[in-house]
Amino acid sequence: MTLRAIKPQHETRTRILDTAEELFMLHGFEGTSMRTLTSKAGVNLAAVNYHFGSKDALIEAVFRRRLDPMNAARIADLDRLENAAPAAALAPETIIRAFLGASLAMIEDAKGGGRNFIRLLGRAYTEPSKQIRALIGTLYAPAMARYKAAFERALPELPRDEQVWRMHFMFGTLAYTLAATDTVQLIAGCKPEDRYDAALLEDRLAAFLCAGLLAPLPGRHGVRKAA
Amino acid sequence: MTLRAIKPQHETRTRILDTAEELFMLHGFEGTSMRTLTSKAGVNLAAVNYHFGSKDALIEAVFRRRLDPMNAARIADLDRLENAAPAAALAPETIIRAFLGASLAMIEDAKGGGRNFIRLLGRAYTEPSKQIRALIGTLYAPAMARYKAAFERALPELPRDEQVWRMHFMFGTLAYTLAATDTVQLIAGCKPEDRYDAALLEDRLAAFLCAGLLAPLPGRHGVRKAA
DNA sequence: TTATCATTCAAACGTTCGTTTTACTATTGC
DNA sequence: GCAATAGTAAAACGAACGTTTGAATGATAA
Repeated sequence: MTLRAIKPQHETRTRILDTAEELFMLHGFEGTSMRTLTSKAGVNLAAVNYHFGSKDALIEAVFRRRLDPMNAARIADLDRLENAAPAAALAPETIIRAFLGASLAMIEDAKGGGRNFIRLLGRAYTEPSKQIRALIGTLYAPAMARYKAAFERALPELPRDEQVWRMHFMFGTLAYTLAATDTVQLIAGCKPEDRYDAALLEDRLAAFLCAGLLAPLPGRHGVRKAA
Repeated sequence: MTLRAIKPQHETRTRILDTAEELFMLHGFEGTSMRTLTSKAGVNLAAVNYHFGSKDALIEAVFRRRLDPMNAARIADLDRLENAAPAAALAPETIIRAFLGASLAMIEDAKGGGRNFIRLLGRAYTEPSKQIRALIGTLYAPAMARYKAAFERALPELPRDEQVWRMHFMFGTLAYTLAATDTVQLIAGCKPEDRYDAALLEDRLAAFLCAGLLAPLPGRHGVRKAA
């Protein structure tokens, strides 16, 4: 039997990834030193470079570990929905909820680190580092193309450039909501217990985004009705 | 005549602030070293500590220089609009446009550095550093309270916690749009020449946000009509 | 002119950074 | 048992960091 390493297969790797996820969220990439990270993870300082090669490669690994399955799930969800009712276009709200679901499922996973990651991710979209933004863009590209096509089918009458902008807006709302929840408190007054209720947040986001996506076309200094 | 220093009053200070604005946007706060900053600004390495005290104090000065007048203008805009028609509540779209206007006016100021700043600002909301987030929160607080009150008057039937969430969403959309425009390109296809057209962007954002703010109240797994 | 003040300058301070090196340990395959 | 391999350990590497120092500079006011 070649069942190798029942216990500690890549245990050090995993511990580094988990700790990195948490510290990157708390202090940023440059604000997290390898010494802090490795000592908190309970591994040797050289372990990161041994297992990942460099700090940058570790950052990439942190994103890939979660993002690849997450976007694969997004595409699978869309496939499932479209196969359930071929020929007919999906309702915009259905598409939006499918997209939101993959992200929001994670914020309820506080123990497993999913919540940490999702906030880290929300911040990554506006990272100064070009490598990180490029990585995020690459990892999102396939799912993004699928959702863009789904929206095109659902909203054939919406001009393409307008659709692109509205997807941009929707993505921004989600990113900011994920990143800023319980960090920035520009608007006080929301009940803290509601913040991590994924289903409630999905309903709120879906209502807001759905209305925005379907808004009348903008006209200079006022809205003009869609055709 | 005590007209002191006609030419170079605080010229070094200004050059530092301008350069910091640009480099902080390009490489982040921790990614911008004092050596890079001062050499690009053409001032001595010690000048930052002499004029500002520390790097952190410089960061704060960068935000204060633009944010204080910007939010003062926001409040003045709201005052002007409300005084023009007392007793009657403002239309939601009017409030939204007043809020957007102050930010979007800056993205057309590419030469003066306003565009740089506005993107830097968009990223600051999700900064890891607590000091920076606290600073942003403090500088925004007065304007935020004013706009919250205006929305309460404009939408008396909207539940308070729902209003808070929707303001949160709206703020996120703006922040992300400002920060990510021409950086992250998750959705390709928008005409580059449209990106810095403030009036066009204001129309697009206003249409999207207005619809979102006025959306039917969310119900579990579907929208339920507002009362 | 001289004294005063704000500012600039080059150099150095001590610390921390990401990474590398070298030796050591334990497990696997034969 | 014995080589080979994968992983861990402590220590050091050079570079870059934010900040401080003390002298030089130049304008202003008496």
